[in-house]
Amino acid sequence: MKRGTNSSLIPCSNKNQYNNGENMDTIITRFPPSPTGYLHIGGARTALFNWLYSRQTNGKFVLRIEDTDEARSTKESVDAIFESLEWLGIDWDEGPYFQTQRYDIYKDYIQKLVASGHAYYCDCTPEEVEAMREEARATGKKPMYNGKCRDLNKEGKPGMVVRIKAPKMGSTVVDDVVKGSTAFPNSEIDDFIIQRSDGSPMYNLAVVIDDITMNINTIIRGDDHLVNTPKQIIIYNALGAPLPLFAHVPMVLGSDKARLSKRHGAMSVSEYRDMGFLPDAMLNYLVRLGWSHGDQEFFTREELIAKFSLEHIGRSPSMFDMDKLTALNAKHIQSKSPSELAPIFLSNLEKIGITPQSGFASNSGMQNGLEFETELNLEKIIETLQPRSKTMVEMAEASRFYFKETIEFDESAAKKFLKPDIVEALRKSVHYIESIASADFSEKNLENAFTKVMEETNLKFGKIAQPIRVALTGTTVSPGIFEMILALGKTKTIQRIQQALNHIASLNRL
RNA sequence: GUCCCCAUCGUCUAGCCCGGUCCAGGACACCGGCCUUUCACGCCGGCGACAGGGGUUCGAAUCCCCUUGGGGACGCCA
Repeated sequence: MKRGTNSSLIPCSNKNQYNNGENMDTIITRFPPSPTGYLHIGGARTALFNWLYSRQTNGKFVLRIEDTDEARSTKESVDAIFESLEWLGIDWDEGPYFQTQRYDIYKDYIQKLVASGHAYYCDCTPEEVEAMREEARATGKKPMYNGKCRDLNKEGKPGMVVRIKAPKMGSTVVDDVVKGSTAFPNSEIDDFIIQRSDGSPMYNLAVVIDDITMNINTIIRGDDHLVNTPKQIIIYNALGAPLPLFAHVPMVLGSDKARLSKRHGAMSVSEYRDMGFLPDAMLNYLVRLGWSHGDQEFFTREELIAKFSLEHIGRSPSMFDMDKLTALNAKHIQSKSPSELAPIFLSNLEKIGITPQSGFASNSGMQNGLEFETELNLEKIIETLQPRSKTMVEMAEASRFYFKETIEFDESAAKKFLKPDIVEALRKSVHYIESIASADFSEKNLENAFTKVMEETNLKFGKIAQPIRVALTGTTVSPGIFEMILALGKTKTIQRIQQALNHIASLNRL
C-alpha cells in the first residue's frame, strides 16, 4: 500500500509535529457523518468499510459528528445515526467528537495559516463573488473566486472571511488506493473560504484539522469527495502535515442510476431492521456493494473482518438491489442458530401483536401461561420457519398459527381435507400420539405412530398429512408435519386434531 | 459551461495491474426439472454481458486513443 506521494513534500523535521505519541503503524480510520438526516445505505457502507479496516488491522475507529452546518444539524439525526450504527454492530473506539465543540481548535489553526501567509482575510461580499463566478462562466471557465484580496494583506476584522491562499501554478495530485493517481490542475482550484464571516470553520478546513489532530491516517469515503481532496491536500501542505491514505469508494446509486435518494432504497438503515433484515445480512450486502472476494457471496461478520481489503474495492458505482439483500437475508436467517434468532423473533412477534403469555418449553424463565401452552418450544418453532423465511417479519407472520388457541380453518382447505373419510385416521393419530410418553416425544416416535396409523387405515402418508396439516394450522401450507408437532407440543397437537374432528362431526350432523 | 471519476449478463460482481488457460466464471432475479407430506430449503439445467470505433500485437475483456453513455464536483453545505 502506498502513501500519498505528496508527503514527500513535507520537511522531515515537521513530519511528526502533529503526532500525539500514537504508534504510526496503527491504522486509524473514522466515520464523520453530518447529522442532517438519518443514516442511509451509502453512509452505512462508508462506516462499515472504515470499521472493517480498523478492526482487521487492530487499529482504531473514530466517530465524529460534523455538525458545523448548525442550521441543518439536529439532535434527532445524531440519535438516529447512533441507533443505526448500534443496530449494525459498528462500534467506535473514540468519540463521538462534535465539531461544534472544537471551534477554538479550528480558530487556532486558521490563525496559524494566516500568520504563515497560507491564508488571508477577505471582505468581498457574496454578491461580488457571485459576479466573479458569473464572469468566469461567461468566458467558459469554471466559476471561481478571482483572488481579489489575495495579496492585499487585509487585517482581520469581524465580518470578514478567511480564504486559503491556494497555489496557482502546477497541479495537486491525489494518490488514491482505489482510483489511482489523479492530477488536478491548480488553476481549477480557487482560494476557497476556510472561515465564514461569523467565525465558524468551513467543511474542508474542519475536516483536515480534525483528521490531523485525531491522527487519522486512513480516509475511506465516497468518491463524491474526490474533488474535495486536492483542496484538503492544500491545507495539509500549508500546515506541513503528512497526508493520510485516501480510498475513494464509488457511490451507491438508486435503481434508476441516479444518486440514492428517498425515492429508492435510501431509507434509514433502521428501517431495514423494521423490515426484518438481520444486521449481519445488511453488513454482508453492503460490503459486497463495491467490494469482492473472488466469487464468495456469503460472509459472516468475522469473515468480513478477516477478509476485507482496500485493494478489492471496485471502481465503478453500484445500484442498490432489494432482491439480492433479501436473498442474502434468507441465507443469514438459515445460518443462525434458533437461539440467536429468538430475541429478534420475539420482538417481531410483539410488533404484530403476539405476546406469548406462557412459558416456552425450552425457555423455562417465562411462566404463568395456560396449561396447554407450556409445551410450545420457541427454538423449534423458529427452526421450522428458518428455511421458509426471507425476513424476520415473514417469520413472525408465518408463526401465527402456533400461538392460536383455536384454529380457524381456511374454507377451501377444510372442505377438501376435513372430510368424514379421514375421521378414522385422525382418531388413530390422536390415539398413537397420545400413547407417546411426553419424555419420548421425538421425530422418530412420531414417525412410528403415523406408521401404525397408515397400517391400520391402509392410507398412504400423503393422504393423512394434509388433513393433519389443516388440523394443526388451518391451511395447506406449513412446515413439515413432524417438526411442527414437535414445536407445538403433545397437548396442543392433540387438542387441535380433536378440534378438527369436532369440526367434521358438526358439519356432518347437520 | 469547466474539471474529475466510471463503463463485463437486467442487477451485484470475478477476470483487467502481470495480454493467450475466457467462444468470459459466480451470485440475485427469471424459466425449466429433480427431491418431496404441502410450502419452502436444497440440488441440476437454461436464459443472459466484455458500450461503440480506431489502434498496438501472432493474439485484447485485458494495453493506448477517440466517441458515446452514466455519475460526481464546481457554496460564507457537508
